[in-house]
Amino acid sequence: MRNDLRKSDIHLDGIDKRLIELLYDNARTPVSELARSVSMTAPSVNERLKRLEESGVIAGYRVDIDPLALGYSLIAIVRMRQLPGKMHELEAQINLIPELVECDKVTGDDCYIARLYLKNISELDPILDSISDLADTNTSIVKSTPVKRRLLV
Amino acid sequence: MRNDLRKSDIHLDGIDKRLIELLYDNARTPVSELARSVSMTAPSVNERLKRLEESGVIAGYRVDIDPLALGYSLIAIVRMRQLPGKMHELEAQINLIPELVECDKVTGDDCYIARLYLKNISELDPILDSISDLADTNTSIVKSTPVKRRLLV
DNA sequence: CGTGAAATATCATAGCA
DNA sequence: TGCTATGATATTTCACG
Repeated sequence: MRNDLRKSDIHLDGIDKRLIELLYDNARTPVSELARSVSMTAPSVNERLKRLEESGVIAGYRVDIDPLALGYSLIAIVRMRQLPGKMHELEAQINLIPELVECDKVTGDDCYIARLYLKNISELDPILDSISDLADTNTSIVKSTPVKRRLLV
Repeated sequence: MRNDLRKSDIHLDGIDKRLIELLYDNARTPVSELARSVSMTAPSVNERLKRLEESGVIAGYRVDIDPLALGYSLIAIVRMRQLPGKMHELEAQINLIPELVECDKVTGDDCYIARLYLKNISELDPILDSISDLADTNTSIVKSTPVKRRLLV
């Protein structure tokens, strides 16, 4: 990470953006193939990737697992509002729920918004019970996903 | 995708899980290195990956971009409830908002829950205005993320 | 499902523009 | 920042258990 620049100063040119798009489509694309796609040599593309990694723009490369293929056929979005004095306990507890894959703490009436993957609707109640002494909850079930997580570049 | 199995029938053994963990940490890890980590040969690891890809468990490999490094310093979660007869128009409109990187349609009072990345809070109002004829909205700003998107395996 | 071995392709580095 | 050249690694295929 370069500390001599504010993060927001980082500028991507067209080639950087194209490389990122290609790597968003398939992060295991060989550098040599990326190089062909942008009409550059492999070493130069390699250097660009290193710079993007060191500047923090590229935070990593991750395998994308399909929860449905593993039998997680339900997504629940749970909004939580911690009970008085229970904030730390709640944050500790939600970290112990493996089905809970993401949680944001937000402004407004709902204090936390979490995303859970479930194999069966019957798994929901025991999970909510495990935090019922720590927070009031409001659960929605995802019916469809009109916009799937997409690239911001 | 194998169509002779229900998706939920797919079973991962310990080696599959370890490979997925390694690829979640770094999806560009060479097969040969994965092979060393699980004490197998490269061709067998290659075959396992092919099977995981063909069965749909591995949906892909994606570069992970840090929005903050690009100057997107704010995350907003917008809950929307479409106005009567405006559902299709709303879904079309949200697809046109580049800052909106994800949207789920859910059961309950809120019909849609979307995630937006913003460089500046002043960008929020024009975006909300662009859908104000289509939906009532309720916006929360993310203060922190107690659970960052994590692997479900 | 797994392996070893060999052909092919890719990566990483150094030196130069 | 980028290129070429090169030695070290990695990938992929195949015959086989």
